[in-house]
Amino acid sequence: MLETKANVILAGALREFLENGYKGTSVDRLAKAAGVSKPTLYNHFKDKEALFAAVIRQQVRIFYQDVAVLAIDMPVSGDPKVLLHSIFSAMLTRMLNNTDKHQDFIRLMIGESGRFPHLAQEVAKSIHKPVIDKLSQILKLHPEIDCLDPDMTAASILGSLIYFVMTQYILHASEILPLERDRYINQLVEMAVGY
Amino acid sequence: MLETKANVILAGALREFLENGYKGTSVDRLAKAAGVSKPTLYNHFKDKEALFAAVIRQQVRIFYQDVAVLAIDMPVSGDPKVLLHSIFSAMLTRMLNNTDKHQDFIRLMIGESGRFPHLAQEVAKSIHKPVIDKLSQILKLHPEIDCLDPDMTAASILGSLIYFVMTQYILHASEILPLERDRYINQLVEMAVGY
DNA sequence: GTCTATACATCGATAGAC
DNA sequence: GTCTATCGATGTATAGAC
Repeated sequence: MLETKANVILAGALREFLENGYKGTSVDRLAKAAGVSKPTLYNHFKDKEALFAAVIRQQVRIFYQDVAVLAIDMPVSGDPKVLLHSIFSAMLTRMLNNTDKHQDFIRLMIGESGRFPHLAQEVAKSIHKPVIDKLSQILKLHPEIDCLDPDMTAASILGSLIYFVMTQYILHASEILPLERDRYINQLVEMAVGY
Repeated sequence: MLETKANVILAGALREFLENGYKGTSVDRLAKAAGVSKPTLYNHFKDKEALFAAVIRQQVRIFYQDVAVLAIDMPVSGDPKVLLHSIFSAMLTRMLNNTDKHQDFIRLMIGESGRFPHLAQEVAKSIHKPVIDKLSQILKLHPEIDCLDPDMTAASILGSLIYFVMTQYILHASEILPLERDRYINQLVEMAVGY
């Protein structure tokens, strides 16, 4: 990534928006976070909304590539239970990668999905859909997995994994609703494969 | 519900916060929405945060009672598949009840879970946990349902149902990720019961 | 292109009259 | 308890010098 001024602004804006949300982040803070003045910021981005959209779209691209890499590395053969376990585990690991602040991104995107419906749709299209499609494809590839409706199954599995992140990290409820990671994954595998 | 001034303020604040989020709602708007002046509002609530907390806690109480009623009305005997289908369907219907604006509530609560972690925990404790416990209890009551880990299963089922609402209504992705309600529920039932 | 300085609206919260 | 009026701070965005 080139250290252009636009990229410096984007990097600072990402941190600030993730931390304080759209309305909770002032343009002053955005300028300060990037180490530039406000007019400079407005010189690179039309307004606050445009900067926010650029930040989100950059993250969407990063996650999209992430998903693609994950899909390539995925094993496709072997015992279905072992296979699915490693896939679900890799997905969760990716979502819990703290340096990527994925949890804050989910919080931000859901929180702003009313104000920015189009951005929310881009997230669904470029992140959720590829994951679901890939998962569905894997389910179909394995006849031992007695799955009647792979598309719906894939979606509900992704939902379950996101819910794990949501309760444990986003809603800060790991003590109220303790979900042990490995038990959760194992259970999902059992449900998906059938008994 | 008594039409006290505090309740009028709460009702207006609920609408405004659901629509525009915490930072997106000004105290001026809150006062106008209730048809009172700002000093009157501050006479009933310490500050904006206190009013927000009161709004959320009121909704939590309402949803809590809702869950309790749902639990009472739940059938506990009969064919497991029919039973689970009716339970999942009732849960989704409740979450999609537009007059209750449950979708906006989810968006609001997740969006503000960083700023108000304690409120998020109250939601988890008073809404999610009872649902999961009840669901787990039902799974245990039916030995025909070959469920190795009812607690994890119940949580992941709730997660799947919430994900349905999230994609279709919160992220506005019903065209990008079309999930047909009955197919989704049927698939969840199949997964839960085993084949 | 980048800055200082600032315009102008709105923010949360309150004083003081009634 | 309720209002009008207003506080100081902060909001987004821009003019004009360099």
